Amino acid sequence: MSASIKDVAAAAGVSVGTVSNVLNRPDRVSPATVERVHATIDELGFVRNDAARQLRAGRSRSVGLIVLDSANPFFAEVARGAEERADAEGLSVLLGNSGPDGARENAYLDLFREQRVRGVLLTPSVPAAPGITHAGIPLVLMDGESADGSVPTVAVDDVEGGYLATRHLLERGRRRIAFVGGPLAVRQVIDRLAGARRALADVPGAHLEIVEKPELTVLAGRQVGEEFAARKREDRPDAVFCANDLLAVGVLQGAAILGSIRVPDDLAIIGYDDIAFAQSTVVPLSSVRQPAREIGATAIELLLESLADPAATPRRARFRPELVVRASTGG
Amino acid sequence: MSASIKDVAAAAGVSVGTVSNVLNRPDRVSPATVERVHATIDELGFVRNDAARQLRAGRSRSVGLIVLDSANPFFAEVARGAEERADAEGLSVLLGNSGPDGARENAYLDLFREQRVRGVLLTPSVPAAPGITHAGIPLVLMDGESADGSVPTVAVDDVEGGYLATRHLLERGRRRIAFVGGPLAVRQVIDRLAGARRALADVPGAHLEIVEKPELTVLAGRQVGEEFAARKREDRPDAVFCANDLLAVGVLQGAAILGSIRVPDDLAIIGYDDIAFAQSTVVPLSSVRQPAREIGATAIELLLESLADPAATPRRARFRPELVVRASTGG
DNA sequence: TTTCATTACTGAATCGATTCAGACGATAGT
DNA sequence: ACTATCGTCTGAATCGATTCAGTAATGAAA
Repeated sequence: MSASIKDVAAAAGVSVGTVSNVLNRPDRVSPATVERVHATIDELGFVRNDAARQLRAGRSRSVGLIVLDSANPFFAEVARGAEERADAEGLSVLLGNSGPDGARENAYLDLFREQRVRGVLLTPSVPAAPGITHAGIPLVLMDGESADGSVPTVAVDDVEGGYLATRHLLERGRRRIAFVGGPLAVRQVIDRLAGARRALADVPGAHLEIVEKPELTVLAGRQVGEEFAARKREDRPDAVFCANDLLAVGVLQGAAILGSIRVPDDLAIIGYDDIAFAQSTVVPLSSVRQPAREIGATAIELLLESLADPAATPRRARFRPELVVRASTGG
Repeated sequence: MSASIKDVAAAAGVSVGTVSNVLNRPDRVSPATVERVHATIDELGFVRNDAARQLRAGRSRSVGLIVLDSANPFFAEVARGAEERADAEGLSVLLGNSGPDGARENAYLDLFREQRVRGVLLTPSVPAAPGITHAGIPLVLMDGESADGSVPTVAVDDVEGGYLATRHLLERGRRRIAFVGGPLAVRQVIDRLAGARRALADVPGAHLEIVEKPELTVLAGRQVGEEFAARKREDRPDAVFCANDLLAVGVLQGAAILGSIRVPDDLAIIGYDDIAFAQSTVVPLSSVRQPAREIGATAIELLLESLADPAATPRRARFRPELVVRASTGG
């Protein structure tokens, strides 16, 4: 098929070793030879075979990144941050979606292992089993506070985020709170709900309704919003905390646009992640901000550190979620 | 490092060939041996080295996808569609961002060539030089109508899309139209602008202002919106056509939310792509819809066809852009 | 008993780039 | 004139999985 280094060597009248040196350590080759080899490379349209390099090198030049849903702008930002940082190191990032319930997480881990990636940045979908997580490949978790100390972790405390969001709703005088979230087996959802519960516990007379959806998407949110709108007024919650902004945008669509419920008057809505679109929704959306880009970049950073010194105690980088109040909660 | 097939063979007391057969054609191996080999595989934690497989096979099991910006939900959907279709074929998709001006397009093409991907799905950022596009790797373009017939193409006519959007604004009685777009060297932007110009040509007395921004992002749009708001009333356009929805969302933020210009009364806004968020913005956004998921899936389809029969005449799949009218243009 | 299939397995060649010990001249030093 | 040193280049070994020609053993057919 395409030309190999052997073809180049033959055509240029040198040995394969010399061609390789031209490619990798041109200083060890005379300028004349360098030029001649480069000329024949262009002529033959030779392109290095990465598989062969990698086989010889024993490792690849890439890292894996597994997120729940790359169509979520939050994770797109995380990926962006990781790519930029990795690119600076000459590494490329392979992206995988573990899916709404994390079903494909192991499939991607296997794939990445076969690719001999340097490491994997993982948004664990189910609470990580302590210790097992190593799984023969350097891992960095982008997790809540749940992980033990055996793995480098970029932690954003989802429990606190859930607490902040819900306390905010309660402070606004709301008492019939609904939590809308994806599969209740997903760690992020569990933690954010736990935070909500903690906030509720402080306020007597407050009530929490849990609406579980199989996916954290705009569409799923819209269904919830419409369902709220279809209820009798006295059966509706007066505030919704959504496990992410996609859901919140959907609830807004279903409740306010299609169902003509007044937001925030009759229904306050708060989301999570503070994606770029949150501030330009029908009613600008309150949310809980996480520094997406920085999370991605930091995860690469931790991976590099842990590769450089695998024996060192795994570092844990912490970011605090931050409440962003906008009109959807009466800000 | 990690166990190789040779280690497994030694530990299981068989030859490497047999281990390979257990992995790839278990029917040629006696059940007892299959079981024994699998046992030692588990025991040693053996994982196939993809680089070696690929070197031997001469090709990889992946395809490349180069888009302008994977943080744009439109391209995220395209990628999703491609992944789903590729996954069904046992292929994985490597994603690359060519960046706002397509600067990294060639870097990713080189990378993908080195990886020996089966082919590349490309959203060309600059008008494709006819013929040159093959570049030693099977390509599928996700392009406008510009490409010649030498390459399989998933075409959505951006000129028509631009025409539809602008004609709609004109039909609503607007005459001072602004076009907000990214680098004027990017094909999509060029075509959508060309469509706008064509619509303008039909209407005497209509005027077009071109606002060029270096990026098609929400932030860039917001700057434009604020700039409009800062102008004297009579210097403002009465309608904006944005080259994508991110820009439109930004203009909406800058003009309506921050600048308190009334939309659509004083300023009609229409975007492009019809991303999921378009219908839940402050003022629901008119847009031009493209079937993102289907575009991605079809691109994979065309690639598979062209790989199966490279000699066949390259197919061109066509999708028509579709006007979606919402409140931002007075729908 | 001999012959022919069939089944189960072996082991070497192969893919293409990298690396390293060593060959070969040419120049400098003594 | 002889040895050292340096710059330049060669060629074989290597990475790990796959594949294929071929061996060995077993049973069936003649």
